[in-house]
Amino acid sequence: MSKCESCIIKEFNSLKSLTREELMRVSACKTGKIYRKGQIIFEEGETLNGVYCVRDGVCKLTKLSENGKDQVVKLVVKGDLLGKRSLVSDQKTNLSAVALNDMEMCFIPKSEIIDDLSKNPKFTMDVLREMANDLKESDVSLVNMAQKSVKRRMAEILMYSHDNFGTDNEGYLSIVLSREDYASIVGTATESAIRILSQFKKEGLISTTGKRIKIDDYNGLKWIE
Amino acid sequence: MSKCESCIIKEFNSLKSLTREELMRVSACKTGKIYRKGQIIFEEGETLNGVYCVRDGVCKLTKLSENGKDQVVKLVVKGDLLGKRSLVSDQKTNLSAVALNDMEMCFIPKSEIIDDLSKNPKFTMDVLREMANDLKESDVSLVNMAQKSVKRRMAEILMYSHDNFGTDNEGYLSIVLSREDYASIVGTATESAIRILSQFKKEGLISTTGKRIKIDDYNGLKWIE
DNA sequence: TTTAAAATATGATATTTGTCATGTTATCAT
DNA sequence: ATGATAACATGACAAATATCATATTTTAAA
Repeated sequence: MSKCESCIIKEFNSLKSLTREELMRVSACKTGKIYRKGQIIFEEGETLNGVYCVRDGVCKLTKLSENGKDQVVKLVVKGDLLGKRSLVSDQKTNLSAVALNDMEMCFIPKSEIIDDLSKNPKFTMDVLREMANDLKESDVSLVNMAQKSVKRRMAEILMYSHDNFGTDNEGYLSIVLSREDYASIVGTATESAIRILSQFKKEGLISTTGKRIKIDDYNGLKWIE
Repeated sequence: MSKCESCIIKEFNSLKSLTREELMRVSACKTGKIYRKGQIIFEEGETLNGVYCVRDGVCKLTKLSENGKDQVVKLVVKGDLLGKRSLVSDQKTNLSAVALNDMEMCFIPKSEIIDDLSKNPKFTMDVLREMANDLKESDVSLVNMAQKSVKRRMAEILMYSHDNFGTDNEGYLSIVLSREDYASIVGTATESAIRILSQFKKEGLISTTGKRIKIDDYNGLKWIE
């Protein structure tokens, strides 16, 4: 397994602010973890005792609503640090994490990194900045959820997926989600999600093969409201 | 003006983790500010160069949606620290803050407190914890917005207002909001907010005098869905 | 106090979204 | 390859919410 000191992934998150010595110590105690598509990484109510550094793949963070439906709160991607909150609080996690495709992660025990948080100000500030940014993104999501139509939100997640995860060699979105996942991201009923995708298809905005989706008219999606 | 060292308000936020010396320095450079109901504290896009410690009153944090409507993202109350993100990043603020009633705040310049953030680990961890908590609350809001009905959200804000800000001597909610504010918190059209409040009135859940609202059947509100 | 403006209220109607039912297609383990 | 199962699709309808129009009431300025 690659060593943290020489790992490129850490450049995308706050681990980059650890010193070489700190990184070597972290490297010695980290464990590599593989999760298959659909596998549960952790569940709401569990106690996390460390953070995951995402080397590859994508997972969804969901929260169970009172009506029994899961709502996707955030997508966690390559380079992200998953479970930051466990470093700061001893509370149980309020979210579940499920792999959306095969994932490769490094798990760093809290005990090994918690001291760095209070002793390395550069690292702390970096974690703070990341959290501040999460908060900002969260504000945007809230406003989108409150003010935009389901159709608009669906168009946006398609474009988001295209922009952030790209397409395979046939032009289909690399991340393949079930209609139920789309519904749970957009915050609507599964049937509504299906209907909207069907409509997009009829309008020539997208085409599908099985559950794979190809964006045919990116610009058209931009104008959906 | 009261001194930070002996101010009780700071116990409710991370300023409590500053040392006595740090607090005395902060105290010396802070400025007291009064905002009247409706007054703008800062606007989306501005650069904040400090944090506000809320001594009294309530303000709304709003974000302008693409459709031109303001969405309330969070209510900031007595004891809260407003503008924490400005400490961490130099970016412009993504939210506007408007006083919902008369407010009394202390403004602490960023320059005076930024060093403490990297030198006093207890303080830093406390700020981190607060942000982690904000993030958690934000998740809850998102799920509520995505999965609950407008009526349910309205019932919840009424109960929230009752629980957190209490009532005047006649039993009316202390915080008096316009129907437009309610709409903007709940994420709906003003007419819809008005209609729902009218319906609550007909059902005997609340009664109103002008814009003042009294909760008559708190338990009934709990069961709204 | 009077009056104009703003906020609240409500009806009529359109649109969006959810729910239930049912059929079709894809997927996966045997 | 082939059933069983889950995912997808779509119709019919109901419910929730938005929009536009227009009163009515409240508020605040002159």
